Amino acid sequence: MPADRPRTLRDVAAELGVSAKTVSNAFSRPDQLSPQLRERVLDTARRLGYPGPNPLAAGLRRGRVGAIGVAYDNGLSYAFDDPVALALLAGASAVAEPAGAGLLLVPGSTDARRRLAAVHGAVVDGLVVCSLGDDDPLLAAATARGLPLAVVDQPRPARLAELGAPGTPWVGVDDRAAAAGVAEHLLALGHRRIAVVSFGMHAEPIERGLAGAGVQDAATYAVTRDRLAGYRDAVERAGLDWSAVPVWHGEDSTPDVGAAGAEAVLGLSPAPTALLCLSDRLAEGALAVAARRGLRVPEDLSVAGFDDAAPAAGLGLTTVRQPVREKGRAAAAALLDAIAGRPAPPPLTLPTELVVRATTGLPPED
Amino acid sequence: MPADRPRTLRDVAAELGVSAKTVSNAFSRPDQLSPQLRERVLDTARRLGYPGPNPLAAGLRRGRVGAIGVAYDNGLSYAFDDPVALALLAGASAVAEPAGAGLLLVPGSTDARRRLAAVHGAVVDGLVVCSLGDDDPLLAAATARGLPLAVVDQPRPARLAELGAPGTPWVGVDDRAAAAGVAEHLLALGHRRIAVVSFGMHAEPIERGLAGAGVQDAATYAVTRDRLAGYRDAVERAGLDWSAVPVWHGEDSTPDVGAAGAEAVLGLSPAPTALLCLSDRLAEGALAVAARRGLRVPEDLSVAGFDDAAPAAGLGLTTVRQPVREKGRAAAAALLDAIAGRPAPPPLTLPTELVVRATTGLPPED
DNA sequence: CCCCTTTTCTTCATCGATGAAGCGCGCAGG
DNA sequence: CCTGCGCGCTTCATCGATGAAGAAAAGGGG
Repeated sequence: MPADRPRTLRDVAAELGVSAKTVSNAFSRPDQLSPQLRERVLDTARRLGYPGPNPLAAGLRRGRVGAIGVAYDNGLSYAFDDPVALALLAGASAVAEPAGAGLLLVPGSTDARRRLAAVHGAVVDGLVVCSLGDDDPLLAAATARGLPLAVVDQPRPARLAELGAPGTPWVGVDDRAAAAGVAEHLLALGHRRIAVVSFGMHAEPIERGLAGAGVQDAATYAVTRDRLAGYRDAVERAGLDWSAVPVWHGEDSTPDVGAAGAEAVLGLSPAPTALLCLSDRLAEGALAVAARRGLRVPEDLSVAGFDDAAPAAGLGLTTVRQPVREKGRAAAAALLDAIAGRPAPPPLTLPTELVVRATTGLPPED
Repeated sequence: MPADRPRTLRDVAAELGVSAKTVSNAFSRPDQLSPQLRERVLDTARRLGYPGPNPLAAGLRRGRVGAIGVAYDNGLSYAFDDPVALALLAGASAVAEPAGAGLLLVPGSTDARRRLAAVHGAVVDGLVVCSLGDDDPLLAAATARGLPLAVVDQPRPARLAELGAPGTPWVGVDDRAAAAGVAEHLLALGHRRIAVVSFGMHAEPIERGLAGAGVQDAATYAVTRDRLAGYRDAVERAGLDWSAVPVWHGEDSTPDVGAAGAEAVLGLSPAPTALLCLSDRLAEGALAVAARRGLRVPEDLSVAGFDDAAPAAGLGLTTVRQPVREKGRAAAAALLDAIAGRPAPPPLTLPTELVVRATTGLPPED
């Protein structure tokens, strides 16, 4: 038994005495040769154990590999724990799959060099990038390769233009208006002592804690910045002083961070009667802290989230619904359009909706 | 402004008057040239906007692309709705990511030709294949390409050997013993009228309904076959007649199918006092039907699942815990080993555990 | 019967990089 | 002063396929 190396086009061609191009055509362009010869070619291929054209080589020549990538700000491991990230992936795959395109999850890393290397090395026809900070070099890495891109959430279109990628398809929501909506809901209920629990403001994590207005405005995560600005809009429209509102921020959007934030702001005096959390997962942690402290929700403490992702309904959480799955779908669709050379759609802002459930109510009287 | 085509190694080489290989080395093998020249090369590359070696071309030459694929029996869209499939992906990504490898989700399709084309065209160094039927041509397609493989759950190692892929890394659990365990639990509680709600037995879906022993044994999904066999083991050990146990089967592992199955078997007379569901998601549907029919669980009806996936704990479901995430991790790790030329580990059978919660209890007296 | 169009297959160059081997040069050792 | 070795860089072939263009055979119209 000869130690066969993998077969190539040429092996099949040689065996049959036809040209390599003909074998190629038999697989890729059936209209270019007679059905009989095609059958003979395919038979011979089967007999020799030739599995069809090597996708890598074909991809190199054609300039297409039939896959799109998804690069996420945080790593994959984090993404698989985050219902929002998963919904996004689900949406993207719902578009990619029927198009016959694979979905490559680009590995992340805390090491910036490795993150970039992963983007440089991703064998894809285009990239959906999600939730990058305004100055994330990952975007530059992707554009340098000349890869078609679609951006979800952030950077915002304006920032994309500054970065030299104007016209890049973008999908997101109006975070500022949506955030103002939840805040108004709490203010309308009568809450006057509100605190905010936020996830990260910068890709380079700065220490957890309270953030003043200057820090908030300088956040390189546009989503964070805008949601905070939305809260602020509502607070100031209610005639209150934003600088009196404690804004605590941690790193990621996880229950643990939310719990730490809730502990911190509930320890202030006077204690807040309502918590605005920048995500449902943060709110999840906040609710856990409330329970631990024996605070009844919403009688003693109101809690609101953002996203309306998986756990929100189960927790009865008041939150803002944003169509995350649809974001993934739209981004992937725009990317496939770009790859196919169809014109890029304009930035797409999807609607949000305030969902009032059981975790918000009147403030306690005292 | 010239309409630049993307830069290549040669452009940089020409600009600097060095050989292409030297530029290549500057990026890929820094030890092969002097630090000064390397700096000059990288500078020139930056200046010309050369983003580094094209991963496709490098991959072709090197025979590596730095990504592994995951091919799932059902499509991606389905996978993203299934907590079990997601846990598997999460496990795989937890291994791939630190190794710097991308994870390509291979698109599925109901059309067999397109499914195969996707496997033929996947630009990866190896493939994790999950839950394939014993005769799924996808496996042959993968082996024909000479791709390293790792198999999760099914086909079983014995079948892999028959298919000409002996020694392929395999990860799974002892479904038969685990299933026998849940069944014994119900029997020990005193249940004598048990019914089974199963997902598909064959990739080619055959009509929903009750399946006799012959059909059960002929199931091409080894997981289905073995779990049923496990139930049977327990039933017969209890001295009961397996042929008297109604076994209903639908297509997928979804709550809808579970609900349909529950409706069907609860409509039989005498009605069963306990339902053995082949997955938690089927059980989820069964519980919904019980609620709809006004049956108290577990007083009027006991329900058991399989997997201990996401919704199980929340539902208080009695089930079998299997370490799905760990399956994904182990499979990906074995695959990366194979790609790196390290010896393949032997088939790995992970432990399972019966988790008794609130949905199983004594049968009603009547 | 000739010319022109199709069909069918071939030739050639190329996609963008990297492994293997080679060559010149400076330096250490005898 | 010659040999030998390692460093630094180059040359050459190749990875496995496909686009563009061309040539031979087949069909069709006048």
